[in-house]
Amino acid sequence: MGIETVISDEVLEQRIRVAGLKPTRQRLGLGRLLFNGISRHVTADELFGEAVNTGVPVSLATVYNTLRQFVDAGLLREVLAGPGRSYFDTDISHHHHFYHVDENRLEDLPIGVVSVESLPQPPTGSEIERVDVVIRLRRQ
Amino acid sequence: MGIETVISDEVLEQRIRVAGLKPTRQRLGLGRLLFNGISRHVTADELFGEAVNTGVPVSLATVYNTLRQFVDAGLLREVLAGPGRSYFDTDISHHHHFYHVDENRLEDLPIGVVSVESLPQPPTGSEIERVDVVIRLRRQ
DNA sequence: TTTTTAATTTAGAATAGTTCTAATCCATTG
DNA sequence: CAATGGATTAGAACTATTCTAAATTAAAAA
Repeated sequence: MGIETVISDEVLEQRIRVAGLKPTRQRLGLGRLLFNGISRHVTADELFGEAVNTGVPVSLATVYNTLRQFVDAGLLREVLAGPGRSYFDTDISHHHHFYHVDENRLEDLPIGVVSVESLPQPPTGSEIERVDVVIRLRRQ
Repeated sequence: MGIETVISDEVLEQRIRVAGLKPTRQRLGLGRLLFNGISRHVTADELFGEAVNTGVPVSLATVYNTLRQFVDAGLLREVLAGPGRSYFDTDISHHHHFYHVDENRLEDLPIGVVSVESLPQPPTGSEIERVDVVIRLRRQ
């Protein structure tokens, strides 16, 4: 089930360096949790919990800082689904999401399953940053 | 520009009653601000500000309660755009949005401008609550 | 290697948006 | 008009996130 390409320490370090960031213990530890080859959707809190559980020495503030830096560097994508919570998606390819309202959980839609047709011209002076499609699901 | 159908007090009261709510001074006052015939996108805070300015006697807590009740009753639609802020849209017809990231502002897309093709089958046990499309815009 | 420098991390405070609580108020019913 | 139960309120509490200022550490310079 799924190809688990565990990222090597060298590749991870390189990826962080390329982003213009020092490969500190904290960034390496969080990067290892995030980029373990499986596409993931985590909140800052969840990632902090994992870090604590696996002995990555990091504070919650640094988790927030690191997530933001990784997003800015294009290593992660931020997804808004529920109010008041950001999800961070390790799959940065163009795709959309199911959001399970009852479970507060994001799930990828396969690429191409939803296509947004005929994007409108953005108002003058504006450019499209991205298009978010979230299909909200509730238990039947 | 735009058809300003100011809602009559009787219609407003009836609408609130049909939703199973008592037409209190606060609900009538907020309803008058919301359903003034123009399609609006407000946050709780903005609506509270308007209420204060126009002499509607209401607390912030009641603004939140009322917005939630109106959403549950189908009189309003909640739109998630920026993290940590909910917008309430008085236009409950099926349509999507531009979100001006730099201005924290929502704008309607005309109906039909974006069409989501070939909705995927939701996972068993789940049903689609709704499909949100937000086109995020930034200044060029 | 040691020193220096600047980036990074940190605990805890601060903030923003929202919900909760428990007392008071008021619209409706009898 | 009194009783009743829903509605409103101020303020506390809560959640997610950002900020602050001091301490730490990675990288560069010596």
